[in-house]
Amino acid sequence: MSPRRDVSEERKSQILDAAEAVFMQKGFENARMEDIAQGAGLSKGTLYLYYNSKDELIVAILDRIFERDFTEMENLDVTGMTAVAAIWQFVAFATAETSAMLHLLPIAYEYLSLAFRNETVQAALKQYFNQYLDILLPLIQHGINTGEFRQVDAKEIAIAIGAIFEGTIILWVYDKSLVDPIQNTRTSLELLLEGILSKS
Amino acid sequence: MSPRRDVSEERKSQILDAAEAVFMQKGFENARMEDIAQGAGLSKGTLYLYYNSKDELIVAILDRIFERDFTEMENLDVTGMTAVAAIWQFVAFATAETSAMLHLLPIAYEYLSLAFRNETVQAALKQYFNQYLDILLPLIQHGINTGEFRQVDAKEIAIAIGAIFEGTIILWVYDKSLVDPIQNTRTSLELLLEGILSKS
Amino acid sequence: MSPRRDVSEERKSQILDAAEAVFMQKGFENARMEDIAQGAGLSKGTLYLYYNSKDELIVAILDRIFERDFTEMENLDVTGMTAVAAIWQFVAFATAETSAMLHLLPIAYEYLSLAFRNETVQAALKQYFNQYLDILLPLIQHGINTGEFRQVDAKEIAIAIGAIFEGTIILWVYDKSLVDPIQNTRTSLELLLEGILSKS
Amino acid sequence: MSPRRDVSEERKSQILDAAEAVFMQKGFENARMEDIAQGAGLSKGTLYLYYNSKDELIVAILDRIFERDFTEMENLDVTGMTAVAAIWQFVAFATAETSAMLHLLPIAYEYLSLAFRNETVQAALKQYFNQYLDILLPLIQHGINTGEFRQVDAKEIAIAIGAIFEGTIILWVYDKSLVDPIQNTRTSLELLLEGILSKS
DNA sequence: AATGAATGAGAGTTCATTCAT
DNA sequence: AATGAATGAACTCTCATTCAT
Repeated sequence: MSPRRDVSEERKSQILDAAEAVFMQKGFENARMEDIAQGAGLSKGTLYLYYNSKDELIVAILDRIFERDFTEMENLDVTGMTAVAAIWQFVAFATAETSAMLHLLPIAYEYLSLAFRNETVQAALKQYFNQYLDILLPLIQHGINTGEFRQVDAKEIAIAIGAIFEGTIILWVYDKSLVDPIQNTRTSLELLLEGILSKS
Repeated sequence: MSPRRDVSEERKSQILDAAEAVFMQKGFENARMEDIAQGAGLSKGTLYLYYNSKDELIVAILDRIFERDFTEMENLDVTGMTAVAAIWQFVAFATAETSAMLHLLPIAYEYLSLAFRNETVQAALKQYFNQYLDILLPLIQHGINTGEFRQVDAKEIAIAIGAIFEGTIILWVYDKSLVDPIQNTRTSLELLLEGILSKS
Repeated sequence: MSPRRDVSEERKSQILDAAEAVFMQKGFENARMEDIAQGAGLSKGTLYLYYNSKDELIVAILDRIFERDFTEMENLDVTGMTAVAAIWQFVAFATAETSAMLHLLPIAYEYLSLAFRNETVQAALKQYFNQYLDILLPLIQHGINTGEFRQVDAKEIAIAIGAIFEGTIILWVYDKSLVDPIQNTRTSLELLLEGILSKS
Repeated sequence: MSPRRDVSEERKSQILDAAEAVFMQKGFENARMEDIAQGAGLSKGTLYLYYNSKDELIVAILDRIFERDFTEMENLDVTGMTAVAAIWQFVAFATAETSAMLHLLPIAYEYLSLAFRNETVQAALKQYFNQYLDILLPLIQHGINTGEFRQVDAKEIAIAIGAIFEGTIILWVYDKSLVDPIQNTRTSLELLLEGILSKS
């Protein structure tokens, strides 16, 4: 009797994939468990073997999105670069990653909205942001220490950079014809970095 | 015989106020018409005398938010200022206004999410952004023309500024303890403007 | 001060006209008091000054339909005719009248359906039928007495004639392309009368 | 492991039975889905697993009524009879069947009313009538061909017979104390056939 | 006499969740 | 592990009726 392979993880990921797709198309509330089940090629009842409620599914999706981000971000190696180069390296990486996530935007904004009334979501977003800071802050601080940058507050710079990332995407949602998320993010960051560099 | 006073506008605003409050607390989908009616001190049936559906109510709220913005923005007078001063004037104004709107954020992000599947919302956001550009672009262009700013693309600057506004707020939602929307917006904009000024 | 003309009857008829039209188009249940009010050029509130409820309106319509029938039927003068001629005279009259009422059929069948659970309607239909018999029976009896007809039961003939009237219309509703209510009623009655005549 | 039995057909008929009963008692519009569910011993939600709307239920009832009629009518065997005997055979059959359906009259008249504004219903009635003609017409034509009947138009006779069937029932609804649907139908048909027979 | 704003009970319908198989 | 029939609470929307003006 061969040991039965544990299909649990496979099923869960099947379900999350389907849920993600349906959530994106219809939003959390209008997504029906039936749709998700169908998308996953499972029955409604089976869904509940893996996730106890729709809310749990919503949270699981959130977790998975941020888990993906984190893992990839941590592999960044910037040793031996100038601060500016390191930041651009980070930017390149974050840009690539954000591009890949662009299709999840409807979900992302719904989470932002949810954060105001759901502490789990709030905590997840907080952790995400801190992870971001943990990676970016040392790079900036390094630049300040070496005199590459003016005497600025590293956290303020990190926030400015983060704001440009997030804000440019919003403007793109406002008007997709006037904003190019990648191009405009790059330009804005260039101007910002210009303002930080030591004037030699 | 006094003619009956037209209560239509009064009722509508009563209803929108209540709807705004309930939407903020529960989100669009979880808001019940009953709650809104009660909040407005009216009966459910009366709601439908003024708005034909929940969707219509959602759109009406959106319209009212942006209408408020526009009217106030247009009263801005910057004649005779330097470009930097004018921009700061604009920033001060936009900051004040945004602060006043901060309580509407849960709604705002839900609209952003909705925009991906609702053309009415999409159009409203687009118009909003263009109104923003219409006000800010001339100020920037003026700075470029007078040599106050480097030879940059005015639209790119406007987008950078807009991104910092919107993005800083998102970061604040991510972690309210690490970000101060007003302060960080100001600092980021300072750095940005620093990068634009002509180096004399 | 001239005595104000009593507009009561005028209003009532205005309302019944409108109600009839709306009932025909939508059926009793789907007809909205609002529609009727609008059709009558009055306000919903005014409707209730003249009829206390929708049900009352439904009954009033029924009454008016049958009142019309009766008044006109009673003016029939058949003195000095043969029984067959008199019956044809009656048929001609009833046919004309039915033709004029054809547009009320949707209402009529709804009344038939209502009759099973509403005694007022039941009573009205009964009275209508008896009025019909009161007019037709003497004509038939006269034919029997004079030997023009075979020794048949007058009531049974009257019922047969009535059935042909009502039934032909139903068949016409079943298939308007196969049945011509006036023509087929006439033919059927001819065959029937043929079966009643004394064979000389 | 016994395969789950398909209860679909069972449920549907359960539901239609209950719906028929409720429709008869209250009419289509006043029948509440809740009542039907209860009558079927099911929950309201379960109803919607089998019928997507109240309208669908109304149409399904109509279909079932006529389906019953058709199946039974087609089994009629009249080979080797005289036309008159065959027609009486048909009449006996139709009478029996109509008697069994008498309790559905409130529904039937509501359908007649509905037919004026609903094409599905219209089509069903048309088909029903044509089925009736398909069965009766040959019997009559046979009688004409063999000289048993006068040279009449078979369709006109069929319509006369049908009218007597339908019309007698209406008169019975008008006044149940004066009309006996079975007896009066029979008598009227006798008179009619009398008028058709060849005079030898 | 006339209005029409307001009501609120009630209807159809949906869908997350359960559970016997 | 998997199913899908069944549930019923909850929701949006309708409309006959009322009543202050």
